[in-house]
Amino acid sequence: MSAVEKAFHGLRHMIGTGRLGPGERIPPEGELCEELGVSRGSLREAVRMLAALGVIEPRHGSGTYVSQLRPQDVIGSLSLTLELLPLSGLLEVYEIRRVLEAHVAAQAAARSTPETVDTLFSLIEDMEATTDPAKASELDHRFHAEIARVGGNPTLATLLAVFRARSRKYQVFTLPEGPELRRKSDDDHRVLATAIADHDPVAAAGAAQAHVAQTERWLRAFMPPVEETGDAD
Amino acid sequence: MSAVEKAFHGLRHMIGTGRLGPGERIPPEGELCEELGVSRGSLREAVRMLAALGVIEPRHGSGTYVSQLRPQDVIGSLSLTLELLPLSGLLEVYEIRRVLEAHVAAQAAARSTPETVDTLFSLIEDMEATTDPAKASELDHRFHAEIARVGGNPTLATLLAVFRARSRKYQVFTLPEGPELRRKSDDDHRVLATAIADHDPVAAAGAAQAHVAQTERWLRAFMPPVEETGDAD
DNA sequence: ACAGTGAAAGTCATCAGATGACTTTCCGGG
DNA sequence: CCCGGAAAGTCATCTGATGACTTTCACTGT
Repeated sequence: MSAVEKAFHGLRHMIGTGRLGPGERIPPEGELCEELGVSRGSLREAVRMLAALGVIEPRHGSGTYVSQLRPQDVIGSLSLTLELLPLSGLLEVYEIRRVLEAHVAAQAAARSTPETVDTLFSLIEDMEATTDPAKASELDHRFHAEIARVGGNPTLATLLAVFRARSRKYQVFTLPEGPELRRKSDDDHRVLATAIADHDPVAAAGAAQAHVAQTERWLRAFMPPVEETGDAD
Repeated sequence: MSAVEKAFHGLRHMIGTGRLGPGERIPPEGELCEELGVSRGSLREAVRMLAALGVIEPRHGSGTYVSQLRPQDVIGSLSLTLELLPLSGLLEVYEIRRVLEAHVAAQAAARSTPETVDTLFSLIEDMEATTDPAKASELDHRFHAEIARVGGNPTLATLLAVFRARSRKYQVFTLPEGPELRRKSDDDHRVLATAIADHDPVAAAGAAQAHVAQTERWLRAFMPPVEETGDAD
């Protein structure tokens, strides 16, 4: 086993067996090097690997800390790489997203409160009022995120947020057909929000599924290149 | 921006913009250091991060290559970390798994062939015949993997395989209640396989969902500690 | 002409040492 | 009691050197 692997598995083992718990600070580099029998360089490479995977978090000058080890911590690491996938692979992701969006919509319909419904319709009105594609995309994200939040499963909400972030890179609303797509999307949102307000899980699931499927068809039809954005980072 | 971040984003950008395509070999460390303006150590840390995320693959003595960038390549990276999650977080993952297993079961029911059905029932018979918990767990995995394969979405199949691998660490079949659980599980499998053989997606989805929910209840009830296994690696 | 062999080049893997940057702690002065 | 600054602790980065592994290619013997 290589030195980096030795350090990687050693660290993972310490966390997996509970010797290092969530939020805890791990020993300084020097001690770990001695204990694991590798040089500082190799240890640091292993630390970076676990950091990329959302398991630990180095803080300059302070130390390196184990994350909270919630599912969303490790699932969030996918957002670093999902945007590298070619469109062909993305369509498989869409099938997953369609199923899960339908599920959270149904859950949200069963659990929604008047406050939730107000928030959703408020977001819809803002969405319909704006002409800026970037702002519309942002509001669209918040609309679906709110539904996922009400769905009650933070892990699932995070997973869907990662999927949506990848989709947004394609900026379908900036196409020539954008305004028409926007209008149809807004209609979908009203149907979905209404179903949630009515506590109708079946209707909500159907509306969510249809909405995602529609987006998927647009992507498949237009296949626009991914936009160069400087956001995040 | 730190040196490692600069190298990480630089490399990711090269891949994202297509300058480095799937399967291609990236320039040697020396060239990349000069181009990105960082030292070899920092570059290597960035390379390890992308490698942990399934985006690139260093080969000692040969070079570092971009992966195929299929969704399963990056989703597979979750298997390195999902087993670190505490049981509390795992239950949220189960809700996702339940929904997705139901979906692939329905898809499999719609698309199954006689060969598929033969394979499934053959696996069931092997499962019922063995008394070794480890082998039963292995066959259980292959049974569900076959259904996911027939479902037709490799990305989804990979995601479910990762979830299942995490669950298997708990080794519910080795509990005192193991034999009884095994029997119930076998019954579930027969119901599911029969629904798939009958091309009945609704029945298949229901059976899959019930099966996962059952497993979830067992875990919730017994909460056994995670087993120390030396497999993989 | 061909197959096998071995050297050489190319590349990643690892280690060691030194320096810088940042955070936290703690002590002394006001 | 508050506050400022020094000091210790820790991660971040660079440089240089050596080792290990793979690939390529020229050479040799048949």
